[in-house]
Amino acid sequence: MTNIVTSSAEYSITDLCKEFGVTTRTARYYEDIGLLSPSRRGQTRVYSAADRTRLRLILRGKRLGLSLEDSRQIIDMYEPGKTNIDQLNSLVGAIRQQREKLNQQLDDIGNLLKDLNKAEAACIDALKTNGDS
Amino acid sequence: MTNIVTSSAEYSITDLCKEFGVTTRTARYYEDIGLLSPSRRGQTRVYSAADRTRLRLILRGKRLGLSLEDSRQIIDMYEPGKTNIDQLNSLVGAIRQQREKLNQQLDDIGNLLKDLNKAEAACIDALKTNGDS
DNA sequence: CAAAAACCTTACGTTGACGTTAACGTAATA
DNA sequence: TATTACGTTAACGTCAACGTAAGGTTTTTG
Repeated sequence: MTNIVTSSAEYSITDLCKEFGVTTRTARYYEDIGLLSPSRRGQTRVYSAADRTRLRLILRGKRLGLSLEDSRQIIDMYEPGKTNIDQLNSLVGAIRQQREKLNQQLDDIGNLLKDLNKAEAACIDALKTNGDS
Repeated sequence: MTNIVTSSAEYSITDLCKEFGVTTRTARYYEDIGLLSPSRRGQTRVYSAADRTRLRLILRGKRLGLSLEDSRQIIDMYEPGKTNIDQLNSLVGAIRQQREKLNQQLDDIGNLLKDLNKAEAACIDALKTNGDS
């Protein structure tokens, strides 16, 4: 009962990379370090929808300032199976750590946005009062 | 009318660094690239409250995944004076860019938190159902 | 007063995350 | 058929952000 109809979307390396605005070097590098593992048709890489998702998650991580190793951890959380109880326990710990970090970030962003608002207001004010110099 | 009473707080390099959990190398590096410029008593660095604030802002930036150059830009926004009209205009642009980025981050964090919640729930579930293996 | 602690500069080393170049294979297209 | 487009591996280069000595002053402390 393999999937014949919904051939489930495949992507070439350049298509995938263009979609996300990264270079092929990047995709290959992520494969080198085991963050992606597309299948092959001959030598050529073939990316699945799952691969696409992983890339999306990696890039989201990057936007948040996570290292690739951080992202690897987080992404591995999504993977079911192959987890024994010890792994599950340490995973729950990792999840809580990440959550703390994210809450810190939320706080930071809030403060930074406030600062930006003030800075912008001061700017605009300066532009008005000072428009004739 | 110099400030005699509220001697306005001074910090040694180690004190300041301990407070923020960075090494002295870091503080000196930030000085090298012009992100900090503490005054000197002889050869020894003396950090003011303003220096402390700058460091705090730099580290906040780091938590948000900003590069030191990004932080420099943002911090320079706080500095009044030495801004001509052109600078003010481009500054407003920069502020809006940063704000967009931050909003993207907010979105990302929201999604990531959701994912973490799901992952944790799945974990805990697995631990319960599977506690006897 | 000697030793430890804290400060300094200079300079080379390291790590992560790719960029870039070389050298090559394959497939469509003018 | 030759050029263009896309794919591959391998390997060296680069840049930011520090780490890590090495070697020297000055201050503090037992």
